[in-house]
Amino acid sequence: MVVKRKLSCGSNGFDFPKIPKAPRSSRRKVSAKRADDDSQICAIDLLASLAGKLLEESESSSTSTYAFEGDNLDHLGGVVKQELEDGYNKPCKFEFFDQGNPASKSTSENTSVTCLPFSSLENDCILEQTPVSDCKTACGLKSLVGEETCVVNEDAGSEQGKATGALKDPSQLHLQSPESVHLNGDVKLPPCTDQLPNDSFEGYRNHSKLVCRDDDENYCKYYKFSDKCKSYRPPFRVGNRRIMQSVMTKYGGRSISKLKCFEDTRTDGRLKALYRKRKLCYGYNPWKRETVHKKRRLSAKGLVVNYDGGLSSESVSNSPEKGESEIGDFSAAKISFLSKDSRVKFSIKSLRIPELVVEVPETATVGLLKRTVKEAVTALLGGGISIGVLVQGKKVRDDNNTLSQTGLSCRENLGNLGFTLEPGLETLPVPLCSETPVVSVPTDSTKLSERSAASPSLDTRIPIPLQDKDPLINLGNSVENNHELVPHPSDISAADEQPSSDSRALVLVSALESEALALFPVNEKPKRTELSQRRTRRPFSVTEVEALVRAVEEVGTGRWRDVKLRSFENASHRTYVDLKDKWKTLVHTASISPQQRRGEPVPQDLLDRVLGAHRFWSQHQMKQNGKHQVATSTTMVVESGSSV
DNA sequence: TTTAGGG
DNA sequence: CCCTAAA
Repeated sequence: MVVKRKLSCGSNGFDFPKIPKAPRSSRRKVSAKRADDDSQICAIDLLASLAGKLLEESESSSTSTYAFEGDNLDHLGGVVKQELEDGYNKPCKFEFFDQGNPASKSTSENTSVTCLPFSSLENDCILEQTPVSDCKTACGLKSLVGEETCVVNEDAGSEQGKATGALKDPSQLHLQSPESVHLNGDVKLPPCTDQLPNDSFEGYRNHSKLVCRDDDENYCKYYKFSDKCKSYRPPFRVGNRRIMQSVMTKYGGRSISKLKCFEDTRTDGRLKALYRKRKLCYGYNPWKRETVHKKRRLSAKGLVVNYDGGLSSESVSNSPEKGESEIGDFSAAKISFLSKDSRVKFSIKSLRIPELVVEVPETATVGLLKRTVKEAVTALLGGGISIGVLVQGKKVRDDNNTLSQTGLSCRENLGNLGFTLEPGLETLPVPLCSETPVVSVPTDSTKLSERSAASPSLDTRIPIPLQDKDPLINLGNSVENNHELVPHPSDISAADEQPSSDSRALVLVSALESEALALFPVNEKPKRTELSQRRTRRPFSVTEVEALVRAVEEVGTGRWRDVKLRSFENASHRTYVDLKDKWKTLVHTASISPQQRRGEPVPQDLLDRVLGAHRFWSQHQMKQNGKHQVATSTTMVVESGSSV
């Protein structure tokens, strides 16, 4: 006789298991990788090898000074000088200095790239501090100003070790901009759309994605170029603090689960797929904060380019912890402020730009990889970056004030000056750096699913006028509310007959379509960037606990779907996983001393019931397991007996 | 999808 | 609260 567990099946329900599942511990967790993981790994390997080839190439090339290895970045530095003479439409002078890493195989060549300034911006210099493997990469700036604007002069004449000024290593990459080169300085930056040469995407259209990642490894900023992709938006986000990084380094420390974000699953169920990506990519767990930070530190290694040679005796480091996070940590790393006469000379060191991750098909050539990287850089920089100015940690909004009015006329303000890189206004109509919360964002969590991948930047375009009905929601918490955009499943089901709900969904989808088909402007809100990736924390109320306890008493542990349906069917924000988790914590809470408990106190009688139910159902489960064991062994005996 | 369990 | 293996 074989006692079999009755399978729960059927499309419209399930049968309560007569015998509970085996304990979790007996469910062996298999470490075997799945097929897609393998393929991801293959892709990684391929990319790594590609990058490796690039590295070799760059190292052996006479025009190469920089390696892609992150560890080699530390010695790289860059200085942007800008003379603020007439201010506007002045060419920016970009100077890249290799700081002379002793380990560097620098060949001491000079490379000059000339570019025109970001004429549409005021006092703006953007330094691309990409570790360039060759001059072509550096010319990612090229597309910013037009095809012919970028003049590359390479002369590899200098000798290694020869000092140039304060520099130990003469290897330099100069970017100057003689106006004679092109269009005498009133060249506008290309708008964020359509500024890229279309043919530059040829060859990897339809199977190439750009991924913009920030410090929290939020990979969800994935973009696919497809034929439908008419408007190409830069993968830009305020919160990025990284500089450009090589593909190889990028993939190096990436976990598989994160890499899954590269999957393009948007072919169907757009919202769901996006949410999937959110789940995969946006995880931020305060309980894992330490881990996350460790990871961040690790991955940040070699990414931050510091320049500590001194053209200026005064430099200031704006750490993101000091007020920049409000605007986005996408900021100038070091700024020097030199005062000379009535003029002000800024020496901006190491403006950081967001890190980009590029993905190319396995069949990609090295050249394609290079091009892809270049396009990523171009897209980023060409996407309407604007500059914010911080004085004493506060953003200066009035562009019409003079520097001295702003308080920048004296050297003593040096330490209070900062710059930030921000998306251009044409990209993000709603100011990202608003100090006041955006109130147009719906906060009604009871009507909207939290499992939305809607990005805040999307929110800025889709103000959904819903009322906040949930007192638990913090009005000021605009970021977290951004995840509340998708109608709750129950609403969706009801939406079949309800045009209003329907249209609401349509708005979201169409917006997602227009946005996500091209580059999804990466979500960014100035505040609480990290926490925003999680669902809103909603502590269980005593009432909820009571309902949970009652439900568990009735149906037992291990049937959380039943518990959900029984007592939390209308609580859309409580999933059965939530209930299970809450029960777990309740059991724990009940078994510790009251002094160790935190949060809203749960009445002791409830906790007693928790323990009681827990004990009861545990025994119940053990009994069932026991029966199961007996049955199994009996079966085996019978079988073995019969087989003899 | 649901459950179980680890983080 | 998140993630994910396993069922």
